[in-house]
Amino acid sequence: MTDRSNTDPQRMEKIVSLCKRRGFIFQSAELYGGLNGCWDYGPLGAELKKNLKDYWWRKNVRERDDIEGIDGSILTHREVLTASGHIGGFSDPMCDDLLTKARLRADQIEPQDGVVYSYTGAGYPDTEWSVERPYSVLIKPEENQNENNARKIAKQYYGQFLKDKELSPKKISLAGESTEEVKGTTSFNPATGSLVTEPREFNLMFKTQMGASSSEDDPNAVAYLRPETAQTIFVNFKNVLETSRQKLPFGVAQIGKAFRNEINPRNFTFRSREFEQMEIEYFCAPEDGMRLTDEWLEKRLDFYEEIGIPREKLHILDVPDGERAFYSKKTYDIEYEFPFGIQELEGVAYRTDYDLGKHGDHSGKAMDYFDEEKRERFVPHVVEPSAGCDRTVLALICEAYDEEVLTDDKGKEDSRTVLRFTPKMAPIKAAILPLLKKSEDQTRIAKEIQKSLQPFINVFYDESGAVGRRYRRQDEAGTPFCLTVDFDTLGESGDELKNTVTIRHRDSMEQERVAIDDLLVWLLKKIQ
RNA sequence: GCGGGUGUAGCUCAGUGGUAGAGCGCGACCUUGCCAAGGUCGAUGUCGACGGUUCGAAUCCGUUCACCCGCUCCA
Repeated sequence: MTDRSNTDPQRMEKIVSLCKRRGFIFQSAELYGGLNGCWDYGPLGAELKKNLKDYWWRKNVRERDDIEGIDGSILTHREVLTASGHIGGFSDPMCDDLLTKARLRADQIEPQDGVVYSYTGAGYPDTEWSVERPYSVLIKPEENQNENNARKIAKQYYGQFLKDKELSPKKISLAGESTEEVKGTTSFNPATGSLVTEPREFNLMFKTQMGASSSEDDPNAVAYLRPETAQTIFVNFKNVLETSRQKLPFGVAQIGKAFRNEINPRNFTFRSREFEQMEIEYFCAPEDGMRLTDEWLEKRLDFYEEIGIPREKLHILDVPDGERAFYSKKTYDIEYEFPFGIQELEGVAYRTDYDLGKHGDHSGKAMDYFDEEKRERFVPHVVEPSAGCDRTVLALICEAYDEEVLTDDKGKEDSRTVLRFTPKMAPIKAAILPLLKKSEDQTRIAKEIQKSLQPFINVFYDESGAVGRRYRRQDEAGTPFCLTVDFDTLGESGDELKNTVTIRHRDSMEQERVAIDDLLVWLLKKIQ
């Protein structure tokens, strides 16, 4: 599936359904009809997400001497976002063509000259119907357009309001026609000549008021929910540098929530209004930026491989000139083949010294770094691997989802739904099952095993129904191992098998025997 | 934001103006010596929400919320 438009909505629907059925992901405030673009993680989803975050933190913070972690506040000072350019520069003015409803970037409409034909409303002969609503059309005489074009378009526009579909818009009578010559107008869609709506600002940041008694119109009380975790890192650059005694190159990592008022949340949790990021800002000397960007790309690809997302399902988009943010010299998007299309999981961007430079200028506090060896002073450059945590969780689920057709001894077909998580990501590492519930010895031993493993890994005890059914239930939860306490465990087949259990493997459904005393080490090895 | 579709049990869905349904799942008990669907019993729910029409609305109308698809957008 390398075609971007290749999608599988049915597969996605099954995944969404499984997520709810098994308690991975629920819609937020479902009880009250749902909250647009917000999702809640259930018991299994919370474990899965935590495993991902823990592993990311372990690989990028704990196991590296050159990266420090922080956990910044979500509420953000407005000056931080003024300096970063989020307030002011980045909200796009949008307007809609009143006739075709096409959405246009207001700042991208070329100024046009021509004659504006304006109307105050319209009516329909021999009926009660009429509408009073101003509307205009731009006519360009040099394109051989005339008043007939204007009237035709206006009739189509007013025709939208006709309730009776039998009536032809062509017979509409226009009211109050007037004309005016204009130069350099941007109020009309160049493609149709139709009037567009007034430009509206789409500011995608969540605004709030600081202080319990602050007045709603007090500009000094305005704060924002951060639209990205990155800015918290930039504004703490000096603090971390001084307290950690790091030297360039070094990075600051953070996992945390960010908020964007997405115009159109879509594709399950993929585009949410509240989401979690896993970001590193890796500070370096200017001459190392390009090389480190490539190195980080490789490291991040390795990471995805380790959590069970194969390299061949990932696509690297080398974002071309003109499509990158203006301050970025190089950006790679790491994309995954979701069932709804190829979509971005992570961006690895070389942001130059833009961010620290901006905060230096805006705050008036120097952000430069003195390299003692080279006796040089400069503003550090930064490489940013910025991963979407919820998107990666979704990718893990999509990648793990599998339906398998099994044929039993009698040739009867049967299908099995399995989430093939890699063991270190699996929400439940092992299920502990007494073969028979009515065997008191089996349930007692199984519960003892549960108690002994619980402090170290997430395990699940289940004694209900036939063991085969319990195995299948764990397959849908993605549990890689089932530990079954049986009659051999009790010593019925002799001392050799006494105090051992059956370990049933999720993917192959094969079994092996392991001594109870060895279980913890056996499992820890498998889940790293 | 526009256009199209959908919304009934945990899940998948039937029910088109007259007492709220099925399969699976779930819980209890029985059965079960290693791969789901054996037996008995049981709970499922403001039919997305609000308003209207009607003697009567899951069903018709309006509004709204949410999800899906296509545009659009995504610093």
